[in-house]
Amino acid sequence: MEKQTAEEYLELAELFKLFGDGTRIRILSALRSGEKCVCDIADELDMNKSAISHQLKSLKMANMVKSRRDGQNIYYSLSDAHVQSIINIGLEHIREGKEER
Amino acid sequence: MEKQTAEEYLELAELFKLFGDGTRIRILSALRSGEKCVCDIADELDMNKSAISHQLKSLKMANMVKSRRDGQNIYYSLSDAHVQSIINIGLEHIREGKEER
DNA sequence: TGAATTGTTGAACAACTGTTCAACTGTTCA
DNA sequence: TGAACAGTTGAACAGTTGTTCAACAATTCA
Repeated sequence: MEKQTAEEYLELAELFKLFGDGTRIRILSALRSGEKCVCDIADELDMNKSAISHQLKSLKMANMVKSRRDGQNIYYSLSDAHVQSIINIGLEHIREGKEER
Repeated sequence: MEKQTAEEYLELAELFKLFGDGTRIRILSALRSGEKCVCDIADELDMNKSAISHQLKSLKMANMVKSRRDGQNIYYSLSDAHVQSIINIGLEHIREGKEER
């Protein structure tokens, strides 16, 4: 385990902050089954496009999703496997927590 | 990959929210080298005991840390390996992001 | 006992954050 | 061209959150 700098801790917190919101984590989970346009995600989460777009912007700035335009639609997808890994371990933690009770 | 419920997403978000704060992630990182009392952590992070105690309470409620009293001191430690795993993968994500630039 | 130390608690304040709304850009197609 | 659709943006508002402060509880030890 390497030594972490104070700067790296702050970056870590910024990364996890993005996972720590119900809307954003549902967006990320929706994208686990493949790329989707803003419209699709908005329908799936029953929210307006503006709210989704704002959150996608945050996720994109953190390199958590990527996008490509195809005509009128802009398709978003997960940008790397770490996003899936973090979600999976989080789920493990929650499920083990329940077993212990 | 199992199907997740809406309830489980909210729990996930609550879990990650705790990682998404500079103070809390520094506390968790401080505990990676072994158990420490509130006083030690407060010194290490240069913050007062009250602020640390408030955050430790949140972390404990989420089963992320556990505690034991020894005389006047209450020693906190990480409660399971998932906490370490999540931090490690987060660091990987950040470091790979930098390589790509 | 009582002073000193460690830690917890709840209220209050300031700072931050997510959603909404309205206005806007970009693309398609008739 | 211009109407229709998809998406983005910035301002504003309400709700949430982290820290501080003062008061309190628990333990030790002289």
